[in-house]
Formats: sequence, structure tokens, C-alpha cells
Amino acid sequence: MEATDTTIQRAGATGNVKATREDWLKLALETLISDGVERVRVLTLGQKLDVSRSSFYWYFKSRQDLLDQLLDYWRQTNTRFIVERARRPSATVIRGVMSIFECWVDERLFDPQLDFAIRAWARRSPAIRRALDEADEERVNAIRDMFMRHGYDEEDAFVRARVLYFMQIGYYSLELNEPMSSRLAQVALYLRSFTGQEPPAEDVEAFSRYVEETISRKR
Amino acid sequence: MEATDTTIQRAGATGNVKATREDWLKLALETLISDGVERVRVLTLGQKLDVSRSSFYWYFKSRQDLLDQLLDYWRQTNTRFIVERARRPSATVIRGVMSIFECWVDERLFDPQLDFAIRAWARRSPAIRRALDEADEERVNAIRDMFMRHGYDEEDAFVRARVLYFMQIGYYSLELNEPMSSRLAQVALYLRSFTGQEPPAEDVEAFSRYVEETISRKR
DNA sequence: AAGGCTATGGACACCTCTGTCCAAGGTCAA
DNA sequence: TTGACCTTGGACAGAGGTGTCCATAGCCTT
Repeated sequence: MEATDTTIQRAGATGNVKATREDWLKLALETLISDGVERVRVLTLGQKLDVSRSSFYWYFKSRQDLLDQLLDYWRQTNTRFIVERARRPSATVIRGVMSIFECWVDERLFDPQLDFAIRAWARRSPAIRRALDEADEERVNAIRDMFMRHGYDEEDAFVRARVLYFMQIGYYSLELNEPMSSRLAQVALYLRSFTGQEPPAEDVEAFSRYVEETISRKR
Repeated sequence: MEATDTTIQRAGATGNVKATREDWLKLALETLISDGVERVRVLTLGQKLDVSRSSFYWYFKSRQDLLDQLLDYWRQTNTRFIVERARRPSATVIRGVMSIFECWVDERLFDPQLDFAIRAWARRSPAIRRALDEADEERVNAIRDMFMRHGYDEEDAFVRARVLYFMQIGYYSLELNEPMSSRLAQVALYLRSFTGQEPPAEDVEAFSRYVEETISRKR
């Protein structure tokens, strides 16, 4: 599997290639996620890629250049799916909330660790701070609009959007590492808490099925 | 005012004292809160205190020694009041939740920035991680017990405790810096969202009054 | 075979931080 | 006055990071 990956990544590369630009980016991203920005270092990345430090400067102008690309990546991924799911037409609020829940159980739609890393980064960089504020606002507004489409008045919809979104960000902040089964077991209660309505059993079951399929397809 | 502070702090000190142990600790704490652990540096702190670096080693064994004290400070403050407020007897759930809300509006009871800094720190230190997990569990359990005392069954109480607590942690994660007035304007909606019950107007008003008093007393 | 692309490693300059040592002060209380 | 307590600054060793330069070498395509 990894060999395939590498082959694909290097399809366009010619000559004596050990680490592609994508290799650097990917490792930098992983490091950002697991250790934070300040641990994204040319020296360390080079050591892990088993490639000399000088080689880095072939692909990137500087460390800052690399960091800029990481922010771009985040911009192009994490917010998009939440907004897209929130905008999807849904028959009931319960279904609407479930659409958004999909992002919370599928890391291909929303990567909480990456979001967390960006949040930490934002604390010491005004540029990142701005990008993050925009993303948060866009997400909450999309969720609020979803509630409004189902008849909640604006203020109520806004508060519920916040409770839903903030609760999830808070959940990720705790980094609990719970198995999906425990999380699923309480979906109905969360749905009721967020919407103020009793979720139909068939919806809850459908969501469980969706999650199991997603997990198995992922492997 | 600052002069008074300093005098009090140095009451017990004799001799040629420029920066007390408490000065170092206080500044270190502020730095931890605003910039994160990795910015808590002997060199930088010394420069800000206008005291030589060597002087630091009179009070502390090492940088690690200082960091240990910072963790202790957090341990002794942030969790205590949440748990204490959650355990207070209350006539209704609404009142119970309001007791906990007091922590969210009074930084003397709960310092969100400090909690956030510890959370970021925990990502790269297993020892901190452990301390933090214990604190989170203790807080959620205390809130869950509060819901249970008001007749919610265990699972429901647990989910509601999480929604309440995680939502707040998430709120802080976003670092919105909203004025208290906007936050207060939505208290009733949050109370309903968290408890599933309609909050009596007089309770909401009482809470607003409490907050205003707290703010004015603080100044 | 040539040329293009990439990798190498080491040297260099420079920066910031930690921690240790020390000799020489300053200031207050007893 | 003496001693306890705190401060100083500078030197030193060491770790780890960035960024630059360069001559050399490897591999693939044409």
C-alpha cells in the first residue's frame, strides 16, 4: 500500500528522487497535527525522511513557505464539508443534524486534530487567528441556517448551532479517544439535546448503519 | 496600585530583593496563559523582570522546577470551583445549571485561558495529559451528578453534563472575546437547550443581576 | 552520451536557549 | 558590624535550530 502511494506520488518525478515535495508536505502536516507548529522543523523532517536538510531548500523557499502551504491545506479541507453537509436539504431537523454528525465520525470530512493544531497555532499568530475566526463563523452560520430552515427562529437557531458546534470542538479538545461504539450509543440523546425533539428510532438506526459502512469502507 | 501589590508581596522579604519567587511564578503563569509553555523561558522572564538570569536559579532548581509549580497552581484552582458549584444543593435543575454557569462568567472561579494552555501542553507531555484527564473526568462527573439529583437518569445526565461542559470548553477554544452583555442575552436559550426545560424569567433575571454584581465587585 | 533534475554532506555564520560557576557586590535585621 | 539573603554580569559548555553555499555525484529522459 505504501509502495503504491509512493509510486503514484512520484509518477511525475524524474531523476534521483528520494523525497518529493509531497513527502515533505505530508510529513509536515502529520507533525503539525501531532506535535504543533513549533515542532515542524526542517532539520527534524529531513531526518525522518532520511534526506539531507539542504534538499528541503530545493522544494521550499524557507520554513515559512512550508507553513504557509500547511495553512492552505487546512483552508481547503476542514471547513468545506461541514458547510456542505449543513446546506444539504433534509426532511427533518433530526436528519439535518445527522448530516452534520457525519463530519464528526469521518475524519476524511473533518480532521479534529488538524483543527486543534491550527487553533493552538492561532494563539501566537494574528494571520492564523484571522483565518480561523473566518472559518468558525462560516461553520456556525451554516449550521444556524440549517436550524432556521426547519423553523427555529434566528436566535434559537444561532444558540443551537453554537451548542452543537462548540460542544463538538470541546469534545475534540478533550481528546478522549473513545471507541466509536460508545459514541454511537448516545447519538439519540445528543440528537434530542441539540434539537429539543425526540429522534425517531429508524433515523438513529440509519445513522448507526451509515457509520459502520463508512468505517468498513475506510479499511 | 502596582506599588501596593509589590509591597505586599515583598513584606516578608529582607535584603536586596528585586524579584521575589512570587514575581517569577506570576510572570511565568501569565506567559504560560498567553503564549504557551514553550515560551516560558528563564531568559525571557528574567528580561521582563529586569533581573539577571542567574538570579532565577536562586529560587528554582531548574526550568522544569518552575513548570512543575505552574501545574500545581492549575491543579489547585481550576477544577475546584466547578466541582464545588456543581455539588451545591439547588431547588431546580435550572438553578443547578446556573450555579455552574457562575464559573463561566467569573474568571476567578475558572480561568479558561489557563485551562487552554494546559490542554496544549498536555499534547506533548504524558504527565500533563494524565493530570488533565483526571480533571476533566472529575468535572463532568460532578455535573452529571447534579443532573441526576434532579431526576435525570444516569445516561441522560451524563450526556447533558457533557454537552454543557464540552460546549463551554469549545466556546473557550474559539476565543471569541464577546462582551458579557451578548453572552447574557442568550442565557435563557442555553438553559433550555441544556436542561430541556423552560427557564423561569425570574431565574434568568437573578442570574443577570448576579453577573453584574460580580463584575462590578471585581473592579 | 548529454543534460536535467535531485541529493549529499559538510562548512559557515548566526541565533536562542539552558545550565553552571564564580567573584563581587548591595541591603536589611539583629 | 556582621551575617543572611539576594543580585549581578560575565564566562563557558552544550544543545539545537535556520539559512546559505558549493562541489560532487546519482539517476532518468531524450
